Amino acid sequence: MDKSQFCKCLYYSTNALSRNLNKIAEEEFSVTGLAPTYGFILMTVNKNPGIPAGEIANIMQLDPSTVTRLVDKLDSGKYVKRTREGKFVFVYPTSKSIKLNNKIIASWKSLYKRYTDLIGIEKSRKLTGKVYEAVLSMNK
Amino acid sequence: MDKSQFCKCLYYSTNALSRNLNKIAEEEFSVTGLAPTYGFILMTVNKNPGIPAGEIANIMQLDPSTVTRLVDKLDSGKYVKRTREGKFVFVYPTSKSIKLNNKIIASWKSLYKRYTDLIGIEKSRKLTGKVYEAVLSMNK
DNA sequence: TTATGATACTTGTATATACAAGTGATATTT
DNA sequence: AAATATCACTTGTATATACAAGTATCATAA
Repeated sequence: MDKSQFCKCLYYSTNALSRNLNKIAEEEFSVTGLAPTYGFILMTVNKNPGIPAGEIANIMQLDPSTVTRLVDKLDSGKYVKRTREGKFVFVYPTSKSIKLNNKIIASWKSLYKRYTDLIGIEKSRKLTGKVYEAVLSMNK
Repeated sequence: MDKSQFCKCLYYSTNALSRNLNKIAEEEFSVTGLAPTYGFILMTVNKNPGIPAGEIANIMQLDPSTVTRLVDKLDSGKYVKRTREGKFVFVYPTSKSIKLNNKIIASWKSLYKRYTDLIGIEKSRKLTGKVYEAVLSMNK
């Protein structure tokens, strides 16, 4: 059985890596009570209070409709506040999210430790650089 | 606005790459009438008639329950047949899937061309190797 | 040989995500 | 100034995917 007929396919390999990383990310973020993506959004909002929703979509490279959904949940959980001004929606942190920030960042660091322990610190660093470079070259 | 506070995070970057690749994969596979994952499964089944469902899960690195769902759909669309023998489920191609195989492989090649055009052929090759290496080191 | 445990799969359920189409606000053109 | 286009977001809908728990089969040990 040829287990690796797809190993030369970037799409296939990247998806597999993504699923593996997602699994450990969920584990590490579980102490925050949030899935990793929500943690990333909260970090972004905490760092940039009043950020427009569309900017979150840009940074996270998610569809605007997806961001609406995610921020909806954060809002209903009192993790953020929103104000609509004209066609823009600005997203603000709450005391809840500010209090949670350290825990989120700690989870993020644990995630980093988890995968660097598995992959190797130098390899991880290089790989991340190459992956991000690829992302940029696909966004033009 | 710091757009790249996450660019050093493998989880974040890999997810972004995965979404980008998924988008073009869906475009290229659209001529087959199937989403890319189904195409990959059909290629696997066409190459290994009678493959056990669990082996598909191994190769594709998907949860067995996910494979059940995907193969359910392929079965109801007459793309595969299944036989249960004891605790195993063996998956077989049909004439429909065999006829479709060339188209699937063509889509797969178009996908390859798409991302190598964007990322660069040599960079893609190296990146794929590193990504797959990372996958392996996370599966131990 | 029966009991226990492991294996292979399925089902129930939850969720992140995207796309298409909609709404309302702003900008641009005529 | 009115018409049109663009922008920012939301809503409706679909789907891939995972986890937990279930079922049935097989293997191992008592």
